[in-house]
Amino acid sequence: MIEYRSSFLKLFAERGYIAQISDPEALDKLALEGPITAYIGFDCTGPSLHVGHMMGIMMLRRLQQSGHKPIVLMGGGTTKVGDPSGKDEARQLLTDEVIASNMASIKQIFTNFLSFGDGPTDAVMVNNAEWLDTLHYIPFLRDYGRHFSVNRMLTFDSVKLRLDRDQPLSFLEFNYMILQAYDFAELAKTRGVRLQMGGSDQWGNIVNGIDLGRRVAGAELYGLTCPLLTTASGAKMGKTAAGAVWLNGDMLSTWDFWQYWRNTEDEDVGRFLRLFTDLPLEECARLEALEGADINEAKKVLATEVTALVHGRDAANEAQETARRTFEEGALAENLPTVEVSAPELAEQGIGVLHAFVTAGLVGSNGDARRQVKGGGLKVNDATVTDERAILRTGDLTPEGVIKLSLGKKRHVLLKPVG
RNA sequence: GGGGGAGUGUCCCGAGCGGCAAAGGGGGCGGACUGUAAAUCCGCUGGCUAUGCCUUCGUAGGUUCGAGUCCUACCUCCCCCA
Repeated sequence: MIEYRSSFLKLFAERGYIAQISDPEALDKLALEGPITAYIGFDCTGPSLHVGHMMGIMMLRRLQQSGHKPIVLMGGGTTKVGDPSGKDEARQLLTDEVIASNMASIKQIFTNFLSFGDGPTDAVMVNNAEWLDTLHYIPFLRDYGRHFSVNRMLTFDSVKLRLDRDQPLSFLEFNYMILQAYDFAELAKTRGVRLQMGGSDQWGNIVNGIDLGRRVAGAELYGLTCPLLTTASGAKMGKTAAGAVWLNGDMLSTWDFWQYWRNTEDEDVGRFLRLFTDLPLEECARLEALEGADINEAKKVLATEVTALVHGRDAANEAQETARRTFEEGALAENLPTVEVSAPELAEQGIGVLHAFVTAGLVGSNGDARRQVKGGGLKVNDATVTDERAILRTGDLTPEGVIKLSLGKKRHVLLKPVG
């Protein structure tokens, strides 16, 4: 391992963000000379970023922390094309409206991680639709297309994967890497960007950009990728029963987000603390070293620190306190996710248990609920449901005026009568 | 342009003599064991106003008491020949 001299690369190396660097010595030297402007691109394929994107976001944060300038590149243009990397099949084309609305909803997240502004190390957000939408095909082919060798493009993993598997790769998607390379060259020219970062699956795309930048702009550009994030048991990060672990609060509650991190596997705790929190390395090491049940303390710290970054310190503390009351005291915590039900309905005809669990969103259908009852997975006010025809009535309200529904040991929702 | 093959339970992969709500995996969920972990074991994994009804096997028709299974056309993809 190389001994880095710049605080930037030192920090990245210590915390585990480095998988590959295009020219480590030169980049290290450049970082010592003054603020580097670096960027990461984010596609707008969904209405929120999820845990899988946090590596990228954190890299930009660390970059800024070590005195450099981060650029968040929104892929308003490239999302229209679709990145074939790591996908078996072509993604369905998204309409301009969907992309625009996704982008609007994604943007807010970054303000929690980066400080934006006009200063030399302030973060900036740009949208590649600005220059991609207005490209003229023939001039583009002549100026940039000539720098790309199809022979070489065919050797890139994103392309090879499809070809090897006899999966179709449309010409549209084939262009993605060219556009991403063009982004880099464009940003180098107009904004003095020197470095593109990304996940290790982006290495090929980044290298293309470096080459292109040298040819069309004569710029010496660099690339840095982070390891692909998986859990110790090999699962991809960010998937749970309910779907992706979204960063937007309206897509996933603070409580559920906190719970996601609280349930981290033992082997991942240290790594995640270094990657996803601002805690000093010594503290990360101390927490990581805890053994047996004690490591649960480390998981709580991890959960609260990450939640604080994404949702704010207050919300994180609240989630931790709610968890403490729910799991450690077995008490009813008022800040669990709450679903409102009609008070008159509850008082008069009552609400069937199955329906109640569906309403609470804990199960997908009555049939699903029925199965869970059979497996002993549903609880009302901590009592296992045994009769699927049971009716919830006003009498089932706890002194706090709610009914606590649980799926398994970990997922809880409060029903609150209103009206 | 000619010839051959494929598309299965809306998470994925994948069996499927004309009686099929459809084998088996993986993943996921629940239970047991634990520490709200991992590993392991067990159960579940179309919908409903439910001893029945409805919707599912690329799309649309047809044959049949009955079709994922047979026929026709179409769509998409792969392979071989030109």
